Amino acid sequence: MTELQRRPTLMDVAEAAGVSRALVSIVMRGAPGAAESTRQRVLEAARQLGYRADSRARLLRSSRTKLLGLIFSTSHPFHAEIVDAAYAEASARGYEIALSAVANGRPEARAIETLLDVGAEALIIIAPTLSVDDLALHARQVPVVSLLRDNVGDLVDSVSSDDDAGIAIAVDHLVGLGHRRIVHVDGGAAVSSDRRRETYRSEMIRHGLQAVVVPGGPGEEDGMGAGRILQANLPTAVIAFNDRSALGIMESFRAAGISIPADVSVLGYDDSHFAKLSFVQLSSVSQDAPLLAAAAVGRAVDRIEGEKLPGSVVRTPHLVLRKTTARAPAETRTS
Amino acid sequence: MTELQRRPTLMDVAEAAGVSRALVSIVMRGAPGAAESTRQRVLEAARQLGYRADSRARLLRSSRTKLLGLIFSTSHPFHAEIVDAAYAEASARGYEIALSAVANGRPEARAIETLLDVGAEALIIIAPTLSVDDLALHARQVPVVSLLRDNVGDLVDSVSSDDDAGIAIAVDHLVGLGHRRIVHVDGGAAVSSDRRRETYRSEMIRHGLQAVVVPGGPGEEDGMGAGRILQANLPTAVIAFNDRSALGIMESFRAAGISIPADVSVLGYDDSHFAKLSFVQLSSVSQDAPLLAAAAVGRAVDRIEGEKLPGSVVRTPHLVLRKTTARAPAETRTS
DNA sequence: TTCTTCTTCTAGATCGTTCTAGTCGCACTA
DNA sequence: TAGTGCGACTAGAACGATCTAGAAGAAGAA
Repeated sequence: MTELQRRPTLMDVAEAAGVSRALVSIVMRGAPGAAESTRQRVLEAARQLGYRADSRARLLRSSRTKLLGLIFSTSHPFHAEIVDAAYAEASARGYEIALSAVANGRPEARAIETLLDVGAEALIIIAPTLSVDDLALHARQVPVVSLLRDNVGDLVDSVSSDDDAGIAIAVDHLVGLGHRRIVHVDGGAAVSSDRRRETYRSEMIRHGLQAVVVPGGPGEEDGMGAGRILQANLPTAVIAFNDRSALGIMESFRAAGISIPADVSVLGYDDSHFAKLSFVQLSSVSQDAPLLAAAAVGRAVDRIEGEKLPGSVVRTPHLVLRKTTARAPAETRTS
Repeated sequence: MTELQRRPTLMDVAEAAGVSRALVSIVMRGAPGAAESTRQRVLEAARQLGYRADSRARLLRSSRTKLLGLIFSTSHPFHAEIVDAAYAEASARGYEIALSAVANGRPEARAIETLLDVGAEALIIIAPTLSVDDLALHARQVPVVSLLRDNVGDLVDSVSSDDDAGIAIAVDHLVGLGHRRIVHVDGGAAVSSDRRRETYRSEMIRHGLQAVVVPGGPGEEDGMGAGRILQANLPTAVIAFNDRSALGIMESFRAAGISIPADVSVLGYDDSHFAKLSFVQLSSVSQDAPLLAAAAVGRAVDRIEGEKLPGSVVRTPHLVLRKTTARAPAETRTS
């Protein structure tokens, strides 16, 4: 009763429908070369038996799995949004997605191996931390697309958000609101941290303002720490590395009785789920996860199907204004 | 230069070493039956050619994938912690994990299909929403383990946290602190919502107290809404369905100038990443994700390897006390 | 009628492994 | 001397799909 029955094979379906294995294969792949009536009969038989193609056997013979490998990190909520969107786009393009996570004690290299083992035809890695050489090594075997990091060598494609533009928009916005003392809390060792920090610096200089960078990190606690440092010499605006950091900064301000945005404006980055909450309403630079994910999936599929295109796609982020940014306080503006 | 060369096969190694394919296979698997001298020769040949076994072919033949399918939801941060822990345990047991997400527009059934396609030998589903019948359908093909839901029929195993105990601990703790007006903000349509609500009711009755349930949901906004309702008639303690809901409740209190825990104690559920943040310090019922994950993985592996065990494992959660619960305010205690 | 052409279908090889059932020496026993 | 056991090795059949080459039959053209 509870016995697990052997999973049905092409042969089983063929017998049930009274045709050859080859024909069943044709029908299952949706390939041309089967009469409509037989096609229906085969499909019906397959349905009845609960037939599912064995992807290993298929791959072994044809080297096609229609599987895209996607690597994300469990510790990064923003990645979940990308995963979500990637599924939708992959499905639209006729591909499935195989997921693999970078987790505690599970490095990127391991995640990649797993995906190759299940037969992924391309790899999409969100914010890869591997070296350019290591990435290139894998790129020699399958197409590799880097998402959210663009400095990845010639062999791998990249789909990223224009960090320069994002930071520029952020600085412009705050300057436009009359802010002059704008500091940046950076992302420490996080992937695009360096790039954003440097752009912030040059943008500030471009506006004739003094750049001040406070060390931070990608997490809430990092922001919290930076917030405490900031209080000693409060600026009128701060651009956080990401939303999580912004949250920590805001909490530290709240604890100190500093009001946002009356005393200080705070701008996040990512426009994450969290920024949208009614009691947070964080103004943030949106990288538009769905668009990025779609672009990455599209690029991976194009590569698999042999299109040769320029290696990198860059999308311009945009500002989502909510309640944490406002005009600079009067006294500072006049100073 | 960049040309992809065909990867070497067993046959290539066999020729290079002057032995049969079968012997190479024996050596590569580390199986007994090869003389030490030949073993070295084969190993050397394999190394020279850069041979790597093709896992697809290997698995096709041996019908073992050593792959555990794990289904989680992108919208549930708590699941990420489980994924993390599951990787560790699977790896310790000699298995790999294939992940599949339930996302926007991607139902559970679809996630299951993908995993079966890549050859998962068992399915672990976090908080499955499928009907008992649908679950049983799949359980007939591969072992299925339900994580965080225990009412799943005879055919599927379940590993869950004892919600009754969790709520009982929560109520006991608050009663012990002198609270009498303890309300529960429920989880709406979320998986264990009904169970927790009913246990809350009976526990309150057991303590001779009046049960009050305010409708909520699994998200921050749900908690926010419930918090506003609570303010009309403030209890001295509230037990939230989960940490996210607790956060919303706390925010609504904070906005109304109600102080925690001086005016009201708040208890969360899940002991998530968020509860641990220094500026949140939410007291919470911990289901101990790592332990649950390990138990689920262990059960799945046992099933695959043929052990026949009772179908369900229940773990008792425990309370993690932080800063959001305290003795009931004096005036209420005396009333 | 005979020759093409097209559609529909099938047999059998094939992908790179593992597994089964041997074979071949060689040493040991009775 | 034959039998028996054992270690080292191999041939060839799986596994479950796809692919190639070609057969069978019908339809159309000459």
